[in-house]
Amino acid sequence: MKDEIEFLKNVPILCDLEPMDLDTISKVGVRKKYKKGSIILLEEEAGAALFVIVSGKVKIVRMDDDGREVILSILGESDFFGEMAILDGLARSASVVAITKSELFMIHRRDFLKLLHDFPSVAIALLKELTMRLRKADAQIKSLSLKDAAGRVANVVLQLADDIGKIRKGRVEIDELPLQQDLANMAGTSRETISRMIHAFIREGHLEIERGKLIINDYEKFKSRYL
Amino acid sequence: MKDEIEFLKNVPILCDLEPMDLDTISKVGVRKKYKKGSIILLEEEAGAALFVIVSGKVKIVRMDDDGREVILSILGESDFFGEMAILDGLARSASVVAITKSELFMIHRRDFLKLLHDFPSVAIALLKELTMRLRKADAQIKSLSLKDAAGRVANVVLQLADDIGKIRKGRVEIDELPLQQDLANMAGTSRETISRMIHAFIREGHLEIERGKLIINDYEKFKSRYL
DNA sequence: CTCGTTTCTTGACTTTCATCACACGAGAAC
DNA sequence: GTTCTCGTGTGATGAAAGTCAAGAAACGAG
Repeated sequence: MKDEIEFLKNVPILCDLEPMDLDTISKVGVRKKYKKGSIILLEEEAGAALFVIVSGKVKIVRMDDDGREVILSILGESDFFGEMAILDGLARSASVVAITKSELFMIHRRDFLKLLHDFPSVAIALLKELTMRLRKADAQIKSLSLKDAAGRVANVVLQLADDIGKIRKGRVEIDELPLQQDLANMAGTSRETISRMIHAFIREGHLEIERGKLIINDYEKFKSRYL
Repeated sequence: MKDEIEFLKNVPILCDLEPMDLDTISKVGVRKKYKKGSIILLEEEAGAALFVIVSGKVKIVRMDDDGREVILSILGESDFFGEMAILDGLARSASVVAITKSELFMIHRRDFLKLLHDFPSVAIALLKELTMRLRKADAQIKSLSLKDAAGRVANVVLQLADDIGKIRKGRVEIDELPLQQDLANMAGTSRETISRMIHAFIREGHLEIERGKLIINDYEKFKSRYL
């Protein structure tokens, strides 16, 4: 399929490959569909494969014994996950849940490892990606350790702005804002605190809400105030 | 130097290389010594090199504007750091400080990248290492988000046990316990809380202190109680 | 449109823990 | 030895934020 190859070309770790190789990959992979809310992978599961998101959004979560969850990240189109279990062979350390209906492209462990071996550029691209994720994780640890609730919420908003924000009239708009409960699970705080903080930011003039979209009036100012 | 090669052979990401290649590396690298407390790398600095710890201990820290710090990890002999700035070329996101007098082996960016290119096994070993670090970071994020102070402190103690604990008479001993302030910076809590929690754990019979060593009486029990 | 569910807002109350304060002990410096 | 410094132990206090509760708003299904 032409489409498939076009799509794979946009995946950060595969983009250096030749069309011919992408064609091979498109043949060994499988497409899978998931409804909103369905569990794609469960923590503690064995079995390993790489998943690339064709469409939709998923959250990577870790769960508490009493059902509370932390969202480690939210991934969207052409992001991938599942590489950790492949690389070190250990059980998955997190679950993956579809937050919208999603279509995924799955590559089996063996095929992916072959890819890594045959194409050093893929390995290096993957190293870069993992490095980026590590940087994000470190930033998150810093935020959770040092900042108060307001700072952590601001952080999550800014993170969203970077990931899915669109610039319009000099302001950053975030549509498809996650549920407050999910924001809370990203910020390490309670749902109520998310509500209160966002309204505090609105009162201070940093944010606005228009037709479900969250708008950051002055990205830089907001950032420097709370970062 | 024979020693040097012996030493490099113990570094996780280099252990698959031939003695001859290790010899080459030992020639392009430089040894450096640092006193206790000295700053090895500073956040925001450019310049990139890989550092392998020959002896001593260092902490990887991120700092607040007002001087508070988070310890992202503590590294010891044959651990390495500095790979992130090499891989993605961005400025360092954390500082590195010697917590004991330390000797490091430094490999320049160019030499390290060549290594990655020439030896796929090094790239794959590095992928595994980064994966492990990501797992640790994720666990830390979970702990910081979901657990109360007691849980986070227990977590740090268990982490130390895994990293530097020795098993003796069925108990886990941690000598060279970091300062309480450093434990606090790992657990995202205050120095006083560390003191209080450790004594609470001692009162509950989980821990003991003998001649400066911290002892976990029943590792599994302690873990299941607080994890 | 209407009803029912889900999500959000806001107030009141409670808990946790950071902070301040100070005392104590061990080890280094002299 | 004495004095100083650094790390630790512990109580008192207050601020921050979690929890509980109840109503409002938004959204979807029929």
